[in-house]
Order: sequence, then structure tokens, then C-alpha cells
Amino acid sequence: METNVNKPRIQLDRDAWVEGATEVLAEEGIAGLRVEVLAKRLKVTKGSFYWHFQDRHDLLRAILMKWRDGRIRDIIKQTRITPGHELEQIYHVIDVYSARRSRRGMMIELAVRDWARRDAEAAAIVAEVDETRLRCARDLFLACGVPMEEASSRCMLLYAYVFGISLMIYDTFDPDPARLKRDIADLIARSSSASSAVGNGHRDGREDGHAG
Amino acid sequence: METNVNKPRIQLDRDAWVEGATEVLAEEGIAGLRVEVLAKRLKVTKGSFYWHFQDRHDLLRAILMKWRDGRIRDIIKQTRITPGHELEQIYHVIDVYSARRSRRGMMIELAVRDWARRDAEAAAIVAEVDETRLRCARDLFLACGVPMEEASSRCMLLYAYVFGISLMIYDTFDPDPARLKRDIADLIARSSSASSAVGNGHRDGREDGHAG
DNA sequence: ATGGGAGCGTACGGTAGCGTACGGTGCGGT
DNA sequence: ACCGCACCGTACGCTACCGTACGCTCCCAT
Repeated sequence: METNVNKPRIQLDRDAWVEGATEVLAEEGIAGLRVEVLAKRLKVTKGSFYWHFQDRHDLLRAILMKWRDGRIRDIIKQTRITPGHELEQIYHVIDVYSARRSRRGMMIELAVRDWARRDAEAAAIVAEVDETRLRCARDLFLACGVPMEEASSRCMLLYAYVFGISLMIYDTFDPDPARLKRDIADLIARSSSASSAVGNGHRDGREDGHAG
Repeated sequence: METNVNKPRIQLDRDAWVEGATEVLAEEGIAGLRVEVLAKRLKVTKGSFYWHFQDRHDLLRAILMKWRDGRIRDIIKQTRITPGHELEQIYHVIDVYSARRSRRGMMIELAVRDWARRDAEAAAIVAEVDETRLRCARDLFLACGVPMEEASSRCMLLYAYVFGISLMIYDTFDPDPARLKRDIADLIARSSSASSAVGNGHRDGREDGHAG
């Protein structure tokens, strides 16, 4: 916030708390998100917390809403169709959710989804986000010429894959994880029904033909 | 509880505790698994608990080991190759992990994986289970005639999908979830490299050719 | 029948965390 | 100058939970 003040007097606002809380959520999960711990992390005491928030639940709601807004804004931005690059965009979406690409984002994602398994409010938010993401991704497949039902299946598979893969621990399974991920992306993105926009510069010479 | 004994005198053994603990784990997550809560659920006090277990951590280790053993035994059993039915078996594996088929099992699965994100011991167990499952599923693909690398990709996609899909909330996305799941299973299982064992009785007339 | 141990209950001390009450501090406005 | 408010610290009561100490009660073997 304060750019260069020497003696900061860093007044925390509500959003700073939400920001820090999201960080803790990513690291410790919803159960590890305690207000006293969070306060210590922000170098203040909970006296401050209860100035900005009515109670812990008030914070949790704020976290959820901010997360939802960010995710929805993000997916809309990244799936805004640029004609001629639809398939490329699909690969891009897969890559963006790759855990390594933004470990932090995925940790939050998983924490929120675990939270949603036992909390109706969180579940409602996740439902909103999923709905939006699925529709956006489906539109991308549709723009590739994939028929409606197949587009639905493939975008669902896409998201299930990106979340599921980051739940798995498979260090010793395959000697070439990069190849693995590329091939899986192909399985998800390359439709036999697509208007063969494959090879528009994105698939840098890997069309070695084992998939049709 | 007891079938016909009037005054039960139900002595709890270690395994009964582990069983109950796994139940709580599924419902509340690892953070919600408290020994006093568990004791209350089993209608005893924690005085009993500390007879059977050294401490809480002792219980957690027992849970992990039992889970691992069960999962490994299960996957080996379900992927024991019956010649001529390999592809069918792949579809079966996908179906078995379908959340509806065993909601309880998937809840435990997700709870353990969430646990593993912050605990090295749990992570090691999950790694073992994943390794075994992936190898078993890959062998199934190989038996279908799928080449090694593609078999690796597809079995990875298979597991990522089954876990990922149960993290999502998509009630209102597609009007026909059953079709969705069938089509996704096709995307995962049907390889263009497979020795076309498709249609051996499992795919009950759905070869309508959009993925030929 | 009885002594011992397996299994459990009771009681306790200690810590972490929630939420409240209230007092202190610095800064902007007048 | 000083007032008030936004922001924060301190102190407290309460509950949940961990782990320990110890006593009680069945059951079984001798």
C-alpha cells in the first residue's frame, strides 16, 4: 500500500486481512485459518481483526466472494475468443491450471474445494465458479467446431483433469512428465470432430500420428 | 448395535477405533478428527483411546496404513486381467471410482489427499497408492494393445478425472449427466491405438461414431 | 474364589482459539 | 491546540481439545 514511507504505520484495511487470510487458507486449509494466527502473521493482534470483521465467519464470507470474483474475471478474460486461435486457447487454459504454473492458485483452489465439501456457502461459490468456467471452456470448444455434447464432455474432462492431477503424487511413475502432460492435453483438446485447426503453430511439430 | 446380546459389553479393539476414525475422517476431514469427538461417537471416553493408542498421531498412522492396504488390495483385485475383457475392465475401473458408486470411499479418498498436502507421512502413503494404481491401470491399457506412452497418459488422465470430477459442483451445467459421464469415459478409454476390442458387449450400442 | 490384567471412566493440568470489553495511540479536520 | 475517529493492544472468560494419572469393573485362568 504505502509505497515508500519510512515509518510505515501500515494501517490494515479489510482487504489486506482477506488477502492474508487467503494466504493462510492456501497453506493451512480452512481449518487452520484461525484469527489469532492470522493476526500474528500480519503483525497485529486480534483486537484489530474484530474492528474490521464482525467475527470469523464474516472473514470467511469475504474470502469466498473475493475468490469467486477473481476466478470469474480470470476465466472470462482467458477465454475471450480470438478467432483462429481457439484450439490454441484451449491448450492455454490447460496450461494455466497446471499446478506448477501457479502453485499458489491451485493450493487456494483445492483448499476452497475441500472447504466446500462441508460448507454450503463455499459449495455455492464453487458451483458458481464451476458453472462459469465450464460454460466459457465449452464455448471455446464450440468455436473449434466441436458439437455441443462433445464440447460439454471435453470441457468437463478438462477441469476434472487439472484439479485431479494436482491431487495426485506420481513422481516415480513416468520418466518424462512433460511428455505425459502434453499427451494428456492432446487427449482432452484434440477432437476428431474439431474443424482441424490443429497445427496452427501451437503444436510445434508433435503431430507424430498416434492419435489419428 | 449388538445383534441379540442384551448387555453388550462391547469391547473396542484397535481396529474398531481405526474404523470409526476413518468414518470421522471422511465426514470432517483430518482437522476434524479429534480423539474426544471420536470417543463420544464410539460411546466411550478417551480413557479407552489412550489404552489402545499411544497418542493421536498413533491413530493417524494406523488409519493411513489400513487405507493403503485396502486400496492396494482393491486395485489389484479389480485390474486382474481377464483376457478378452480388458477394455471392459477399464470402463469398470472408471465406474468404480464414480463418486455415486461409493460416496463414502471417495470422501475418504479426498480427505486423505487433502491431508497429504500438508503431511509428509500421508503424502508418502498416497504416493504408494497412486503408483500402484497407475501401474495397474496402465497394464490394462497395455493389454488392450495401447502403446506404452499412450497407456501412461491415459491411465493418468483416468485417475485425475475420477478424483477431479468429485471436486466439482456442476448440477446445472448439462441436462444429461449420465451421457456426459459415458462420453468422458469414452474419451479416456477409447484409444485409436487400441486393438479395437470395442464392442465386446460392454458398449451396448453406443458406437455412433463421433469419435471414430 | 480370587488375583490380575484388559478395557474403560473420572478428574486434572495445560494450551489454543473465539469473542468481548475497554483502554491507548496517531492522524486529519477545525 | 485538541477532538474524535479509525485502528490497534491488553486482558479476560469461555470452550474444546490433548495427554496423564489413577481408580474401577468385568472376564478369565488358575
